[in-house]
Amino acid sequence: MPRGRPPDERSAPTLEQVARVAGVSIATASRVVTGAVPVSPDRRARVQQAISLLGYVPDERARDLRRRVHKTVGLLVPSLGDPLHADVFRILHRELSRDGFTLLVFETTGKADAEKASMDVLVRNHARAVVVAAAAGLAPPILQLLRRRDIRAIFYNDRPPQPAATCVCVDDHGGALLLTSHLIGLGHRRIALVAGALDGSTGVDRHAGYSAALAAAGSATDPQLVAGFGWTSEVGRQAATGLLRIADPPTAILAAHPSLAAGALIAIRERGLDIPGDISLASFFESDYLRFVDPPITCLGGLGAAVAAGIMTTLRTEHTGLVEIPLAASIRGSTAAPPVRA
Amino acid sequence: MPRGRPPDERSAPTLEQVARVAGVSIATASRVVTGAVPVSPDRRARVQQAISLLGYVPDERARDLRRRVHKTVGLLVPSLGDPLHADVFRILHRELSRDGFTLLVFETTGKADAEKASMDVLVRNHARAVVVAAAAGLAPPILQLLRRRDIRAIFYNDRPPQPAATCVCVDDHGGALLLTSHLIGLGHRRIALVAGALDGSTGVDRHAGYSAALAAAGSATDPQLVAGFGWTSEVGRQAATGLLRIADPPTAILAAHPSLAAGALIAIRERGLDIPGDISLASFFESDYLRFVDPPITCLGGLGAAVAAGIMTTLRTEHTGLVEIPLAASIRGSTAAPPVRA
DNA sequence: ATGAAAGCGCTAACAG
DNA sequence: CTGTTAGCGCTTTCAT
Repeated sequence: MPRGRPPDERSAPTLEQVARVAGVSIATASRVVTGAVPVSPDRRARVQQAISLLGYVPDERARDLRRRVHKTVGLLVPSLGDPLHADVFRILHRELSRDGFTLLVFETTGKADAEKASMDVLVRNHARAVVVAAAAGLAPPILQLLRRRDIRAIFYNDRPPQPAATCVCVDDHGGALLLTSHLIGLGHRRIALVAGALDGSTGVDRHAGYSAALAAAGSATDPQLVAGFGWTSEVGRQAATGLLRIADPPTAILAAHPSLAAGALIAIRERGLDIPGDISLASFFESDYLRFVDPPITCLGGLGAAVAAGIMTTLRTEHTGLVEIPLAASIRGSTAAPPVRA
Repeated sequence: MPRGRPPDERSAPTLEQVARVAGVSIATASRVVTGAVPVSPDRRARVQQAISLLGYVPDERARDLRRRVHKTVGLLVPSLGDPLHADVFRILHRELSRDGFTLLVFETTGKADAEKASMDVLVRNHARAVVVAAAAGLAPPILQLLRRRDIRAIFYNDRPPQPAATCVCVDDHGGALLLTSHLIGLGHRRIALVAGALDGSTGVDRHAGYSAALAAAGSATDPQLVAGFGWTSEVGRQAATGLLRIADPPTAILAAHPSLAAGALIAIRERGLDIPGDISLASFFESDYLRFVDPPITCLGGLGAAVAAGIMTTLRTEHTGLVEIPLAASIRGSTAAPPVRA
C-alpha cells in the first residue's frame, strides 16, 4: 500500500480536514461546497467557517475525475501575435472561465508536428473540444483520433478539410466584396489586391470576393494587380512596391491581412505617396496599429468578438455545421476618391 | 455507491481495459506505460499492442492525483499582444511542455480582480508556480495565499512588491544607459525620452538609466525632453509631437517601449522628418515591426528568450532571489549622427 | 438532513 | 518479474 505520508499541514487542505475541523462528515462538507443539496444552517455555518479557517479550495482535478466530466477546451492558433487570434483567445478565455472551463492554448506556427503534439496534450487532459485556426495542417489521422475520443473540433478562419466538420467561418468572400465595392463606389477603377497565400480557403475566398466585386462593376481582374502571396509584412511591402511601379499603377490597394497592410503602408510611404490623396488603402480585419496610423485605415471590424461568440454558441449548443460570421466595414481616413487624372 | 455506468466503449479506454485485452494485470499495464520498472518482453509487447489497438492515452489528471504532483504553471500577463509577453509565453510553453507541464495563461490587463480570479483558477488546478508580469497589482493577500499554498511566484519585467520575492528582471537601468550612451556616442546632445508610466519599476528604472547616461556625459536631464507617461502608441505619438515642437527640439528620441516607438515614428513622419538624417530613434525591446519599418529601428534585443530562460532556470533550480537579464543592443538604421547645425 | 462507503483512473508499495 | 491492493481528493448513492 502507498505510504500515506503524515498529513502535511503545509500542503493543500482537503475536504476531509475541513470535515474534521467542522465536526461533520465528509459528505456534508462536500454538500456545502457544491451547494446543491440541503444542509442545516448551523452545520453549513460550521463548515464554511472551517473552510475559511483552513483556506480550503476544492481540487478541480479530483472533482472532474469523480464527476467524469471534462472541463478543458483547447485552442490551436498559428500565432498569438495575430490580432484576430489574440482577440479570439481573449474572449474565449473569458467566456469559458465563466463556465468554469480551462482553456489550453497552443501556438502551432502551422507545423503539423506541433499540432500533433498539442493534440496529444489535449487528449491526455481530456479536452472536451478543440478550437482550431490552422485547419490546413490538421492531418486526417488526428481528426480521426478526435472523433474516436468524442472530442468536438471547431474550426475557424480557414474552412476545414473535412466537409461536414463544425466551423465558424468569417465570410471572407463577402468581406472582400464589401471592401472592394466600397472602393469602386468611391470611383476607383485600378484596385490592387495584396492577396495573401492562396493555399487555404481564407486567401482563395478573399481573392474570389475581390474578383466578384470587380466583375459586378463590369471590369475583369487584371492579374498584374494581384500580388503578395504570403502573410507577413515583408511580403506586403514587396508586393506593394512592385504594384506601385507598374505602368498603370493602382489608385487603391486592398490588403488581405493587417500585416500585409503594414507592409503596403511602408511601401507607399517609401514611394512618397499620400494616403488617401494619391492612393487609398483598405485592409482585412482589425489591428491596433490600423487605428493609430495616420490616416487610420479602413478595415473589416469586430471580427474576433464575432468569431468567439460563434464558437461559444457552437460549444454550448452542440451545434454542428457551418456558422458564417457577417462582416462590417469600418470606413476610415485611408480610403477616399481617387486622384483626378488626365 | 455511484452507479458505475456500463463500460462505454465510446469513452476513453482505461488502463483496466488495456490490461484485460492484453491479458495482464493492471499493474503490469501501468508499468509498461510509465516504462520505469522491468517487464518481460512478451508481456510488454502484448500490452503495447493492446494500447495501440484501443488507442489508449493515460489520463493526466488521474495520474497527477495519484502521484500527488502538480504539473501546472500559470502565466499572468497584462497583454498577450505585447511582443515581450508573447515571446515569454511561446518559449515558456515550449520548455514546460518538454517537461510535461501545462501552462495556463491569463491576460489580466493589469486589473486586480482579473488577477484574483486567475489566481483562484490556478489554485484550484494546483499550480506549482505562477509567473507574473503584472507585479504592481498583485495584492498582498494573494501573495499570502500563494505562500500558504506553497506555490512559487516568479515575477518578471516589473520588480515585485515584496523585496525578497523571486524575480527575473530585465536590467532596465542598464538598458536605458546602454541605448542613451549609444546615442551620446553618436554625437547627440539633445536626447528625448518617451518614458512610459512611472508607476512601476520598469518606467522608473529606464528613466534613471537615461539620466545616468546623461550625467556621465556631463549633461543634466532636461525635464522638457521627457514625456509620454503611458504605454500606448497614442501616448507615444502625442509625446513625440510635443517634443518636436519645442524651441530646441531633440535630435534623438529614446522610446521605453515598442508601442511608444510606433507612436513616435508616426509623429516624426507627420512632421516630415527623416530618420536618421534629421532625428534618430531607438526603442526598448524587440517587436516585429521594428525590423520591418524603414529604416529598421535600433533596439534592445533577445529579451523574451533571455527572460524565459531565466524563468526556466528559476523554476528548475528552486532558485530564490533576483536574476538580472543582461541586455544587448541591436544597432540598426534608425540611429546615426545628428544633423550638423548652426 | 446526514453519514458510510464506493469508486473515477491511476501508481506504488508489498508480497509472492 | 508479476499480481493484489490501498488509496490520491472528491461526489454521490444508499440507507438511515
